[in-house]
Amino acid sequence: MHDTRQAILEAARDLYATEGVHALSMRKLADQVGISATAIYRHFNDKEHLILEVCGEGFTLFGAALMKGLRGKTAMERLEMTGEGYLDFALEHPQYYRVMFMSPHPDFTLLHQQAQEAFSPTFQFLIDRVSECQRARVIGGDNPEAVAASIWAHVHGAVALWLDGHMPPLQDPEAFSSFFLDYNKSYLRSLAPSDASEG
Amino acid sequence: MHDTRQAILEAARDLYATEGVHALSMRKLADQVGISATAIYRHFNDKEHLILEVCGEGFTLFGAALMKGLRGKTAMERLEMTGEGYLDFALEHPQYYRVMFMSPHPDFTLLHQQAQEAFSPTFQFLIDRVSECQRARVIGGDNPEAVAASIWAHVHGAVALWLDGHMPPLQDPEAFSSFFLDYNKSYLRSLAPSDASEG
DNA sequence: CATGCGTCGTTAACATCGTTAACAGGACGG
DNA sequence: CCGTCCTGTTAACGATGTTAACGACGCATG
Repeated sequence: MHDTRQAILEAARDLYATEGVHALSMRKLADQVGISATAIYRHFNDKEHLILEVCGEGFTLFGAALMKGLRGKTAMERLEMTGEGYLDFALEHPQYYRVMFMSPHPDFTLLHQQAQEAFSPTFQFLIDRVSECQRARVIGGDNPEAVAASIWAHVHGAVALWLDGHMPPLQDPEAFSSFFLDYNKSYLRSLAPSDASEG
Repeated sequence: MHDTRQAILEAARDLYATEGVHALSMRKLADQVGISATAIYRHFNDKEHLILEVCGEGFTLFGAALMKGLRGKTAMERLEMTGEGYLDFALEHPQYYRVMFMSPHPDFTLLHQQAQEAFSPTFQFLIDRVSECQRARVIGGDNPEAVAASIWAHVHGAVALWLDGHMPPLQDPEAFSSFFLDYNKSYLRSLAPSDASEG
């Protein structure tokens, strides 16, 4: 049924994942598919809607990557491994990461809006891992959402800076990877309950 | 001498600080100044070089904002207040913050490159604050640069997410501000030396 | 069978963008 | 006075996203 539509989506995904959003022009995309540029508008409202749909896959991948967290045995291990999944996704799909979480700004408001919605179940997953740790008394605080937000900000900062080349000493992915893992782990440890009220 | 050149720069700075980079088109800019679009090229090589020059001011402001850190009495206070200065800058000059640290990507490689250079003395300032704290034994580790990088990633993450509207519960600047201050402070505390070797 | 309609493609065209080329005036030094 | 630099102009190119107008095909209904 939607044969060319699928072709467009795949070509878009490829162009996009390899070159980035900036390289995704309607005309180039059309050339690659073998149709005229305006034909794309028979299948998608906008460039934005097209990207939106491509990003749907990105969010699926992202959610799946975070599910790595479920392989941990203790609550803390699961939280830590969720962070590792986050890193995996960022390293394997940097282009997706960019548009999903480093979107230029009020261009693509729709994308931005849907990014939040699409992200919300995944963020809920993080909240669950946090409250699980809180129940196990390995993480303090009583507001899992706020803690989750701070964890996200923490990991996002490192990834975003690195992807933009703002961390010169950590050039190759391996160097950054080992930095990140420690950076993540030690932050989670720092969130341990402060009061020694267990006596 | 360079009268119109200054006018262009000021108009660019205004357009830019209010609307963002995306709103800064050569033609709009020229209209605002009252000259033709191509006249700009008599004064600037490129759009990139123009933005570059505008950003110079951004980096000056940024450096100045971080100097707030010097008002602290203890080493730790100075480090904390450096973070507050960082927040101040991000809240007062979000557009500058965007191009300086959230630049889309390999468009504007020059800008990106100079961003790193322009940032390096400021980053050095952060390193100094960290090693100061390490000498005072309020922060652990022996590599101030790595610690500084992690602190930067930490604060940048929160700012970047908030500026992109990815922190829905923290809408107004005040809410984010109070979140950030605590977020910053508690992270710095978590960097305290781990060994309780003080007796 | 024919009529009509919705789907999918086409080409032309428009507005906007950054940028270059070719040209014009005015200041200024020889 | 002449040439040269500086600063501005208009025309134009190529690329962008997008719309309008048109044509072919399939397919159901009269």
